[in-house]
Amino acid sequence: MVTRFKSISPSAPLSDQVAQAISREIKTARLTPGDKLPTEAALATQFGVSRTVIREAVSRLKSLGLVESRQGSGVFVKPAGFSPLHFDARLAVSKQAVIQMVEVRRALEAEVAALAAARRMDADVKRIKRAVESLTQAVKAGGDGVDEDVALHRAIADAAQNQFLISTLDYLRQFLHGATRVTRANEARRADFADQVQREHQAIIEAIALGDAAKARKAAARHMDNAIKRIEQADPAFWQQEGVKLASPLVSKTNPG
Amino acid sequence: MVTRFKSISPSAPLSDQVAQAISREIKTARLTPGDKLPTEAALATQFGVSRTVIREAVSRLKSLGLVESRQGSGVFVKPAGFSPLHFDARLAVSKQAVIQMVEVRRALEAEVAALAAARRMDADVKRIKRAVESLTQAVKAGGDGVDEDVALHRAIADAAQNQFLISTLDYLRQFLHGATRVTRANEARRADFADQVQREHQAIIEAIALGDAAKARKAAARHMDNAIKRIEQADPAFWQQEGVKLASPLVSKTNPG
DNA sequence: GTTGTAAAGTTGTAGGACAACAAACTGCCC
DNA sequence: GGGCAGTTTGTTGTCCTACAACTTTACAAC
Repeated sequence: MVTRFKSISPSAPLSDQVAQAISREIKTARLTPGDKLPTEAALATQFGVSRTVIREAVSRLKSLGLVESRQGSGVFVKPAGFSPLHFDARLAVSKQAVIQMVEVRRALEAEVAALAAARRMDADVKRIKRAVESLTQAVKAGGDGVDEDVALHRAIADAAQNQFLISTLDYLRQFLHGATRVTRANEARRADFADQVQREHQAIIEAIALGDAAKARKAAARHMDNAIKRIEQADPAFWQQEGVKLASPLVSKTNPG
Repeated sequence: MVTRFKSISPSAPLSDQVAQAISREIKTARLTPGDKLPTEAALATQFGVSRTVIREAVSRLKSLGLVESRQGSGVFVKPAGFSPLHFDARLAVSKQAVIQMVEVRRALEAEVAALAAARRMDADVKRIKRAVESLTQAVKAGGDGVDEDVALHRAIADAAQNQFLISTLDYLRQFLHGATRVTRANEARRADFADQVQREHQAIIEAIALGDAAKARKAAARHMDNAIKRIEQADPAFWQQEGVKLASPLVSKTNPG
């Protein structure tokens, strides 16, 4: 089967345009797994560019896992593997988006705390308490304690013995890091905030140490609920205006409660 | 600064080797964001390959977002953006790993159900009930109902109005799809299983319709707990042996309870 | 029909040439 | 000395040709 490609648009690196054109053919299923792409020479003619450009474009598709080339044979479309999870990085400075991400984190942290309480070993409890210690120290020393806060939650996650929970939380943290810094800066100015955070942490690790999964789950969920409140009261200067970027259902529908 | 590269190993596409060598320099922080790579000519000399190979390698690094090239100036290392979340696809057929993923899903489905109960509109409830309807129909018609099951949970997620919860669950579903098919095949042979699943679904959507977040959360969590049990009783032929692939803490530590 | 060999086709690599663009350098003027 | 225009040099982008390495097809011999 001979595939016709849309002609490319002007003024941008040619290899980019070609790569995009071919990848469009694949994503729209006009080229399906197993299909053989036209030869490099044929593609060069169709697009009106040199073979060099075609080869660079194909090289990109290879690194994206879309195609596979076999010397002497041709370039073939690979079966689509699992696509990775990736949020738009710009949403990391959107208040609304960050709060939604914390909702995800609330779910995961609650689960993590419950599993940690059920599965923790003595060594885990020790590590967690050490993490609390260094967080306290860091705050006392005037630091923002962001890194120590991360380390604490990471220590709890480790005790839960679930690599997927750990890596999903790690992934979320990339986006929440900025917001965390802002909220902790707030806490530094508000002693009552700092105390509250410390009490929340304490409640979580006590429940874990006791092995009380239900209590740990609740304590972690409450910690995240309060995190949302603290984000809402954080420095407005941090947040970029957004709204446009979020999916329409978020703004077109209203909460019935 | 002139960077020295490790010499490449034999017998594999040269561009792959070069790309890997350079990417290693970046990942090990021997090349840091903002650094300029040696010129293509210099790289060609260092690696002992032609400029064509270098260009293809650089092209791949560009598509991976590791570097950026400016015509007339050079190729520069880009600041590392947020790295996407991606589980090893091979784990999708590891029983142990799948159960851990369902633990993640339990957390998210519970949150989704709770938020759906709190935020659902009439239209959402209508859509969810339609989804249940077609699931029932599909099962009655002798189908496995996998697609309809996915559609149902997706409809509930939509009502929760949180795009991140939705896409994270969608991501997990890629890995759980195989396991779901197997467990539903089981249910087809065991009428009591099928009834139980239906009752679980019913409990969730009733709570959502009532707007009872706590009850919805519990019902969804129970649904996932039972899903884990059903997976454990699923056809052993489906599962590949693994163990090696999982992170060591998972096997080196034992559950204290 | 099967097998071995040749031919044609395709990707991988090499190398050279020039265009497009960016940065550095030079010489001039003030 | 300090800016400024023009020039030169350096670098990536694209094109071209040629050949090596490999695969598939075609075909002849048996």
